[in-house]
Amino acid sequence: MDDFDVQILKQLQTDSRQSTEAVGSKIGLSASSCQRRIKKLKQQGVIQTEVAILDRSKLPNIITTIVEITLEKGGEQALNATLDDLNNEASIQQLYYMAGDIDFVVIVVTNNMEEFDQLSRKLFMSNTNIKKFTTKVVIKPHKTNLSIPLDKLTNNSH
Amino acid sequence: MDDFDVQILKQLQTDSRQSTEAVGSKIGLSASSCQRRIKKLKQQGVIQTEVAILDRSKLPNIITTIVEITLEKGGEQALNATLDDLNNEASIQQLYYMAGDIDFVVIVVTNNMEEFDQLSRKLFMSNTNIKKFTTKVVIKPHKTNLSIPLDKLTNNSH
DNA sequence: GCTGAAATACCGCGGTC
DNA sequence: GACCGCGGTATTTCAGC
Repeated sequence: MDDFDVQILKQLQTDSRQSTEAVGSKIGLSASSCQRRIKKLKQQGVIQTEVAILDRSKLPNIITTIVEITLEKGGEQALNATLDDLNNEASIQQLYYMAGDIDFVVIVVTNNMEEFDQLSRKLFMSNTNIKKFTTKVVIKPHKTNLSIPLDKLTNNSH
Repeated sequence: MDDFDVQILKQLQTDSRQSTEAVGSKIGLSASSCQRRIKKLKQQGVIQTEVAILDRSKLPNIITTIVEITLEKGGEQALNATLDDLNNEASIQQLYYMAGDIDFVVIVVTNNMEEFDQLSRKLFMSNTNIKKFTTKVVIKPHKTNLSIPLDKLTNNSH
């Protein structure tokens, strides 16, 4: 992983549909070598997938909530069971396992509050491993991407 | 937007690199009509972009923190200024404007704690509009996607 | 062995029925 | 919705360093 690879990743994190030639010319690399690097990055699994990003304002009835969850002192088994439950729910977009008194932060996307309520009852209230949870409602998601900043990474590798 | 469109979006949210023929055969549609629908969804802006998702475990030194920010009672101008600041920072991956006592929840990605500290000083401490902020450290991001659940949406449109 | 250019194959795209 | 033809892009192969 050299600077060129980092530059390629930065480009593809912004727009994965641009041609290898376009990426190459932006970073000063031929289309062929650029394509070879991309292929290698995919093989290595550094590039995991490519996905379409939807504009939620063009979709009806999308609400986002952020839920903070504190677990009972259960064992590792209880932890994993809860993780599985949350992982398998499509409405749970993101799930972070935290250090500190709060165990999970989850970002939930539903079509309305009633749907959130149903989900909350099913996933949070009825789970005996969950001691406490608090819900915050998002007014507007101003920025939502999964880009990993790679600028500093370049400097580190020198 | 009918069921077919919804199915297409679900597919492309998982893998945007599959061919129109592949998508079509999965949902029972010809490649041509599938392609026409995808084009329309892009024109309408429902499909905003396509991006590469990186595997952070294959990248060195990535830490994630979740910061909750409470603003001083400033006007709209102060709010917008702070929004701009946060929006323009590459290390801020996600920025949610919240209802309730906390004004923003932001997800920050940096290469190490020192880098976070520097960012935190620059963005949070030195911003006089920010009254208070609390930082939670992520141990492990178990699930991170931006997929919008579309199953229920199907039912709504009947 | 790695890089850049040509050849091939594939896919997206528009038009037409 | 299906068929066909064009253009662009990815992928393979080959020549040169």
